[in-house]
Amino acid sequence: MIKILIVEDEAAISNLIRINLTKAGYECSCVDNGLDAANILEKNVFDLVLLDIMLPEVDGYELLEYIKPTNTPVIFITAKATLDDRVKGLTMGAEDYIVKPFEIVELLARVNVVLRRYNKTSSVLTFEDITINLDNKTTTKGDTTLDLTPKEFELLVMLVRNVNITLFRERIYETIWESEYYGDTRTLDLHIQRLRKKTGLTKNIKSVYKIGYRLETE
Amino acid sequence: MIKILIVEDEAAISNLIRINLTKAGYECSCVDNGLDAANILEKNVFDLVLLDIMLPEVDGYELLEYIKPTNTPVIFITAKATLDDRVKGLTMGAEDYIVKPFEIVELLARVNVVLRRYNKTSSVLTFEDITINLDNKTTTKGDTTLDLTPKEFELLVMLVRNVNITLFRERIYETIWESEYYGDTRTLDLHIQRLRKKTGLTKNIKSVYKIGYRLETE
DNA sequence: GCTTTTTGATACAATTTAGATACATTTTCC
DNA sequence: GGAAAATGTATCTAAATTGTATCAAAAAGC
Repeated sequence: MIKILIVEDEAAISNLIRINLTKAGYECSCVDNGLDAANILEKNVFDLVLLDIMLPEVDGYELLEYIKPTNTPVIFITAKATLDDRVKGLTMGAEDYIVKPFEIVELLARVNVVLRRYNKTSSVLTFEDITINLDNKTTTKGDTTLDLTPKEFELLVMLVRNVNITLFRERIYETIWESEYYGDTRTLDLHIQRLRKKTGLTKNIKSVYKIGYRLETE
Repeated sequence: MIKILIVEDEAAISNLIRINLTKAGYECSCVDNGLDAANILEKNVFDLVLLDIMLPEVDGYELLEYIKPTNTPVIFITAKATLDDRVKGLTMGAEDYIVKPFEIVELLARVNVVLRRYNKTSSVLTFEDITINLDNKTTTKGDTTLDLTPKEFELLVMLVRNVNITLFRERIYETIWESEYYGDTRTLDLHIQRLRKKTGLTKNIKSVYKIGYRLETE
């Protein structure tokens, strides 16, 4: 899981960010001052730091110098908006710069961009003309939205993540249903059937006799 | 209406931007070279210029010098991604910097941020025939005013701001009610119900089984 | 080709979740 | 303080999802 450290002394903003990033599937830690930030950075590795510049005692610029050697990308969050501040932040090595007040969608966009730049994430899976968005649990084929149920969605994600790999029935069952598999039920087959129908992947989702299923490229 | 000039020589990118900005309610003009840009800027006033740096003949940096005296904000769009380029652009006075390939949502977010910074935005959201005025908290459908309660208004704003994105029940609850969500209450459902009735968006506000709700276009 | 085993298809039952309704509680505004 | 509006709760109904039973079709082994 992707870990993000939020260094922000205003609890309201810190919470807003944390809640939204958590919803988006990131693991968040929050601190409200530079010293705590330095301490937690000593002991933990983060994929990204969101850093307020105006902090009591140790400010963001100092902290950035401390983070730099760890190669962790940093996005500045700040009320300061002058050109000098922005250039200073970028020159010092911040990956991006967000000015308060900001929209949550913008924050998420920038977080995603930076993480992608660092190859930390891809919240979108694709298979041929099918696109699966893991963040908001939507699936599209071409430009129509597929109406998948939660179980079907999970099943499709598992297949796409293991494209061209045969998945054992037991493994599928135990992953999606989180319970042991006793081979006397048609439940999995039925879900495969429904998924084939909805996605149109009748041919691509191959059944492997006695073993399980495999999603195949053509 | 807010006018945006797109200076970009790759037609595909230019069209992509134009289509999405138009959809977002902006008026767009496109040119594919620096000279045309200079000419159209002579005769018209724009609220924002999206400027590709790599242009034939007159490049983006030169053009930026030309635009600067008009005080029109500029967002650079470029394939160049080095720190120096970014700092150069910002030092020269660009408001922001987008590196290709970019996500359309990110572009929109940055456009909005820059416009807001320049107070160009009329804080109005629209969805189909519904117009939401954030300043005086009024909502109209066609030319009739909708009588929404505060909660309903916030809910609608959240849905419209996240159109075509599935919002998790928990996230909605935590955003609008600012408290944690315990899944044993029908409160959110009830507000959705009332909103559907008042706005007539019965079909557009889709419930996503076990997940949450999504406002859909079409 | 025939039998056995496994998967696919169909119908339908059980379960879970969302919608509808009525009404209680809280807040707002005179 | 009290009426009106807004919000929340309880409860029931409807709908969507998930699972089971059954049988037909397909695959594998002989």
